[in-house]
Amino acid sequence: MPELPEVEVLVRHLRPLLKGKRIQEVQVHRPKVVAPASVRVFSRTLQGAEFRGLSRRGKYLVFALNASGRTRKPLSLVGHLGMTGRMYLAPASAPLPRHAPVVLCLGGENFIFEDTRYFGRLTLDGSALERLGPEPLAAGFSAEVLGQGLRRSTQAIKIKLLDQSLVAGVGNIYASEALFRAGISPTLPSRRLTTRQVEGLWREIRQVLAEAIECGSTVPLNFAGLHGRDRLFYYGRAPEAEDYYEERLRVYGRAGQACVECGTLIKRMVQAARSTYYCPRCQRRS
DNA sequence: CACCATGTTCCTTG
DNA sequence: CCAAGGAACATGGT
Repeated sequence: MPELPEVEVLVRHLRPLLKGKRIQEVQVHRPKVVAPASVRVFSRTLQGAEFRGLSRRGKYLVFALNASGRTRKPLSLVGHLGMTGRMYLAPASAPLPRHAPVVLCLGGENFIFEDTRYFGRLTLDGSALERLGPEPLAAGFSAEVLGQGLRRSTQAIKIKLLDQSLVAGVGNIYASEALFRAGISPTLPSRRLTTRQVEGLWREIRQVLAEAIECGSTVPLNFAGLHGRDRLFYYGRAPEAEDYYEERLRVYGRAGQACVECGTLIKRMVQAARSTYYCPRCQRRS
């Protein structure tokens, strides 16, 4: 359930809760999720380790720990939520959810990695981080850097935005949202964007991500996903909505509804086997 | 049964 | 070597 903003909000939530806690027991219920380490190596490495910090890189969570033992050697634990992952603390007495690939027992409470589809990862292998492009909200990500990344690609811009080596953290939802806000057709070949379009896209990528983080930091969230409800991500209006939550997404999932800008019906198309939503009038090619 | 789903990686083809 | 397309991974909702 994560694109960059959701991971960022989760990281901010978990960081103070984990700091200083010690892993007393490691439970791996899905060995594949901790690969390439074996269950034995993974468990032995984390056993007795203490949480020191937590940061985010793209859609990845990076847990900093000190190993147990004399050296207190620093080690990194890298998490990815896949499509349906969540991470949260629960009382040790609470029953485990049906799909919990990894549980770290911290004494009175459990750190639970729940993931219905098991696409997520919690691993000692940080190699995936090396392939990531710039952080979109960091100073190193400029319109020029974005333009450089797009210049030689013939790939449709929407597909290119999902390439984590171009810019880290944009996923299927915010790719559609950023292109809509920038008024750019999702099918435009990346190298065909004008300088103005690149600048606009750069601005809107940052804007849409920053707004989502802001929204997620403001609204009350349910990280443990109580009642089977997904209230954590994309912060759409709550099902039992007080209209406290404004609908934030402007095109994603709105096929057949009126464009918020011009009233034209929003369309859905498929690119690289994923849905793209767009306004055919606001996002013309030409 | 059909189709859809917030992601990444691997394999094949050109 | 690269780009592009598709399948695989696995489960659940509608």
